[in-house]
Amino acid sequence: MTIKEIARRAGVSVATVSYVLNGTGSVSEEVRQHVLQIVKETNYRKNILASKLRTNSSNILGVIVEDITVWTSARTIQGIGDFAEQHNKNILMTDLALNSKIGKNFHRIREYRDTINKEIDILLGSQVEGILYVSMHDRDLSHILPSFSHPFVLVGCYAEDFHCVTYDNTNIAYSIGKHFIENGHTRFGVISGPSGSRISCKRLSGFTRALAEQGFSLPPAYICSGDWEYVSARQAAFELLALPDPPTAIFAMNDLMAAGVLSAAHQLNLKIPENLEIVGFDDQQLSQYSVPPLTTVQVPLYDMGKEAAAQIYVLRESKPQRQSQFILPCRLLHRGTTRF
Amino acid sequence: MTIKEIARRAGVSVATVSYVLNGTGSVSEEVRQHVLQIVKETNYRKNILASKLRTNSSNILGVIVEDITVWTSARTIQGIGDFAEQHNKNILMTDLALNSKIGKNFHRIREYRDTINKEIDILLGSQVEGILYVSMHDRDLSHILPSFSHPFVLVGCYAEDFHCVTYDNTNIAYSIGKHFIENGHTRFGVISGPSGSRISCKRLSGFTRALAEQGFSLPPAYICSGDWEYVSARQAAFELLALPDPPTAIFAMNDLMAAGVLSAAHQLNLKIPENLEIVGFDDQQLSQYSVPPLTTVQVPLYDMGKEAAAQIYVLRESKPQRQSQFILPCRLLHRGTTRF
DNA sequence: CTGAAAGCGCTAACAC
DNA sequence: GTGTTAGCGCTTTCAG
Repeated sequence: MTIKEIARRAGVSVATVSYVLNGTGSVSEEVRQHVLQIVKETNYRKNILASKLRTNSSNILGVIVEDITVWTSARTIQGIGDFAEQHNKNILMTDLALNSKIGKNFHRIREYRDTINKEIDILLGSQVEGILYVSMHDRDLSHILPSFSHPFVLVGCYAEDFHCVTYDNTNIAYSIGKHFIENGHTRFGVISGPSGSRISCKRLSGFTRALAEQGFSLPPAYICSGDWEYVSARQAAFELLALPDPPTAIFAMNDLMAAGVLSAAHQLNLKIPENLEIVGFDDQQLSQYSVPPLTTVQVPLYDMGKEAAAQIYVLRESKPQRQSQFILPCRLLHRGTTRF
Repeated sequence: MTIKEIARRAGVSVATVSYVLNGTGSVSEEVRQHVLQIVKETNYRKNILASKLRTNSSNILGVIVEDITVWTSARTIQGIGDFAEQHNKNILMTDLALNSKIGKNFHRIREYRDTINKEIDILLGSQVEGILYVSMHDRDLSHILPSFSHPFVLVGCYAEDFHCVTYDNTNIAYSIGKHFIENGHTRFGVISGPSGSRISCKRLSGFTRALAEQGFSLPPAYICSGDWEYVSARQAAFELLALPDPPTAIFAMNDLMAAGVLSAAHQLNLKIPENLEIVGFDDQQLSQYSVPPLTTVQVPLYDMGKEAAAQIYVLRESKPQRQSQFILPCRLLHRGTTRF
């Protein structure tokens, strides 16, 4: 069923049908109703492809997700989706499924440069109004991404000359340090991600700044690198707690590792939070169900998605010369592994 | 940059350019190279919209997700995505975000019937080749979905007259019952979802069938209904374990509830799995990190997504008169809360 | 092997 | 108010 056929049946021109369908032009109420009638009868649905081709406006937002099963992705996409719904955009999505391909070897993304380029080509060919790149891990993607002029925004990672929206690691880590100090601690432990990791550095710097401001230090022995997994942190916690002057407060840089610390503490018969305070990061599901529930950091994933989508359209309005970086604040969720 | 402009610059006709771009027709190698050269120079990218309009083949798969943040969605979508990648399809996705709107009041989907209809209209208008409906909970969606003739497949739920792919609740529950019996148990407990729940019924029937086959019964007192959440199951577990002849094996119908049982058991100083065996369902992240890790059921989400996408295209080939139901098998993951 | 031209379904001047 | 018509960018007969 096409507009032409509707026109024929209604005994009017295609223009008239188009007018009533889009509410443009002026059509007598009588004709309008008649056309609408036929449209309903025939169950006509306009071919959006044709319409888009003609008007040269796709209303499509392209989204490339590094891996949709990674815990950050879904909520971020929901933010993008809400923006889309509110602005009548559609989402053309493609999932690289990188997690199942390279796991935590984040640097191996290099091997997928061609794939990414191809996906971008397809999206651009589909006339998307911009592309959102939802990463699975905060890292520097310069030299991976092709340079091109269409609106493109990175979500949750960084690259030179690219616009991006991420969250504020440094300040929330600062808050955690400050919180520990307020709770009266003087010896602190940190279990970070792999030492090269971008977010580990940021979090470490914020945390140590808080300590330094109050005259505390964080000796190397009090900093362990985990691999973001439970087991590594459990091991690290045993080391930390075996120190001559063991820390009384540990910042584990994700919830899984915090759970590892919790497990070690239980085994050592430490009371949580009385003998040891623990703060995690991410607010993943397990943090609510650990015993006691983990004090942790909530990452503004939804807002990041929404903001990034919005950015696509400010980029379309006016192309800023410099790259913009939106860094959204996190929130510390006080639960059972800290006293206050 | 259009095909026309390329043709002009290359000094050939648009037809020729189209031929080389699509590998159709026959073009002399010389001309071919020349055109390719110009294409590369100008960074030309074909307008897929126009191409699709002309050929009347969109290669787009429409996906409606009830809520992308629900734990089943991401992996299911990844299955769909893999099918799409392998068959050169693109995914036009829309997230209803129902979980944030109606939570676990699954029946309230009625209020969103219009929304769903609208989304379907948009997808169909976008010339998708079929629509996948990824549900967040297995339930009967008859009377919610509009009837129409385009390929449409439900994933993870059911509706009269609709094609669907789900997973096999009954048989895996049967396996669980059988496993308990093999491990020597004679008194069994079940913590189900809300009593009206479709999956609860299926799982209960499979489980009791296994018991019945070996001459065991499941008295009403040994069946509690939870609300899929931790707290409810913890409470239920206390009741179950306070029975005069308490069960020595409990089947909790999701991991969160199994974790609740675990917590109750710990508090009662029961050794797991020696004094009590527990089986959960879902294989969610927390099931790996509970102490001990939960024996649970892995749901074939990825396969469901992939199969459903494939179904769309068999429906396009030949429209079967009857609705088809694909019921994929689950897998029991033996971990720490059962002995063998 | 190459090109002219029709037309996919729709929109939007422009004319009446 | 309504109709005619020229395309949007592409594919694909059909002629040569």
